[in-house]
Amino acid sequence: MKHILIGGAWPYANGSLHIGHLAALLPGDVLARYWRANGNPVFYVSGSDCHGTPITIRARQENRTPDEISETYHNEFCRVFQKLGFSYDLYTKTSDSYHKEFVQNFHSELYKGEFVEERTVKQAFCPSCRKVLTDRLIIGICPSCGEPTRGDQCDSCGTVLDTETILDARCADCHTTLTFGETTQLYLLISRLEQELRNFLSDHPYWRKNAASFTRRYLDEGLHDRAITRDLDWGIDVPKEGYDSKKIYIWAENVLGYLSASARLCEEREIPFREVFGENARHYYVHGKDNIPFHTIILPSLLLGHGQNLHLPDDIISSEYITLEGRKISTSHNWAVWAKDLADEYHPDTIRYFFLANGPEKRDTDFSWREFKEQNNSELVGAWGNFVNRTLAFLNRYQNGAVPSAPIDPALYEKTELAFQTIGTRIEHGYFKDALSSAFDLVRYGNKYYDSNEPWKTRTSDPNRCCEALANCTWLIGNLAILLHPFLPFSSGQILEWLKLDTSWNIQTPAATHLPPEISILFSRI
RNA sequence: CGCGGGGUGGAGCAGUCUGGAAGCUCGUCGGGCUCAUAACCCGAAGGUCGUAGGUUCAAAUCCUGCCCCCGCAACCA
Repeated sequence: MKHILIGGAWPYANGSLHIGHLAALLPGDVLARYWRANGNPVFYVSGSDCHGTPITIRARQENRTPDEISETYHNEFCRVFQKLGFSYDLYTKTSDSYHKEFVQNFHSELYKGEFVEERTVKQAFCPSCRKVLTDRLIIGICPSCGEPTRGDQCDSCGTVLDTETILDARCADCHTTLTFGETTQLYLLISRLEQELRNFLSDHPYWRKNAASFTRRYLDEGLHDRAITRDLDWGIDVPKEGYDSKKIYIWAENVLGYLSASARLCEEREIPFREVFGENARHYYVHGKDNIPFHTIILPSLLLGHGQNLHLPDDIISSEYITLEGRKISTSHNWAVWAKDLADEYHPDTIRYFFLANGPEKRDTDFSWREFKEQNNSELVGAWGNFVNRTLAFLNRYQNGAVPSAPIDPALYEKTELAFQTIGTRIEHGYFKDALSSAFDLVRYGNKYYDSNEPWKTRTSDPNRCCEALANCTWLIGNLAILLHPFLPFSSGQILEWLKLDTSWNIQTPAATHLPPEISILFSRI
């Protein structure tokens, strides 16, 4: 039985979650629930990303500490995830001491190998702001085309720039002319891993197109060695002499959260770490497309550089973006729908349904309130909720809530059996939209079955046939609840409870003999 | 020649990799049912798949040209 690691991207604790985060992260929860239902040991881990420059800047502006800022958002994230039913086995944070210690041990090992070296490089400094500037915070003149530009890549001609070569370098904030000093940092020699990374890419032909093509582009444009330490005072200490004033670069530690969180779970579960990060495991990473290089280049480089055959990523569930009413989401322009507002206002399954049925799997997808409401009302209320309600309410009203049992129609049985297979396969391979739509095909089939058997007529004319039809519908509802549980855990959980079924991924027969007298409606119109 | 994504009935999307009778949900129109949250079921109308060429027995799908839309400072999945 394979150990399944599902790594949800670590949201940056510098702002609230919005619908884009939800769309990118929800597939992770579907995977986790699905694999648990199959009996596999699941490690669904994530956490808040608490370090890095933006948080310190914000802290200074608001006269708070970075710790206060990140704690605030961390707590908000936890609430939202819980409300929406994210079933993390561990949701932690990078400022957690277990993570810090793990990262330092990992880095110590990493530094012993041949893929990290110390380099002294020029560093830009703004005498007015009294701070070190990264390339993006520099403006100047492009040496290649002579146009004004920022320091990382020329806005006009696209040339990738070096901090030292840019002409008339100034601070982007205050336009003061910069001075240059020297600094020593540790570099991860990614370029030395090119062949291994190329093999890694070609070993995974089933990745989503965006993951494969992004990664290939990075490889083809030439891999750049990257500094994994920074001159900062907020972050994880570098476990090396002479680096007292520096911290580990955020992207060289947050992705290690997948390991640190797994390690902690392993301690709790009393199993060796190797079970998760050795051969016999399958690793999913779930995030948005901007995170692709960090999961297909940086994380593998860290794992490879560390040695000891740590398990590399298998599946990259990299979402495209959500647009909002046709426009790009922008938190700074307040053009976003916040996850916490949605979660406060709507049924969690309504939210989950929308973003899973309309997930941006292959291209950007629009969120509009009109569609959001319409889908809730037609799919969840009209099709699925109604099928459940018309069946169970019928039983309660006319059969005293007795759950009927009868042989299952062979055609229906076969369809259901097939649904377990196809939906399972689709989830495993990251085709969540297809999976969900197969489930809803079966829901519609249920409504047709109900209609064509007309139990409201046979109730008096042919009670046996009536009972048989309702038994079939109830049976189907139970099995649909199992199939839908990874997607819609709240409503499915309710049904499973009523019918006394569990979540395990196979055809089951309701064990309940009687329904509870109060069958509540699963979804409301909005 | 900067890079990337997209253009499929009124709306939102799938299908394009691996050519082979245009599919799904919603909406519209007509009918049925009355168990059900004005929910459900059946039927119909509606598309020369951005455009012009090419390859092929066969193209939404492969090739070429062109047109249009959306991203690419920062926040940010």
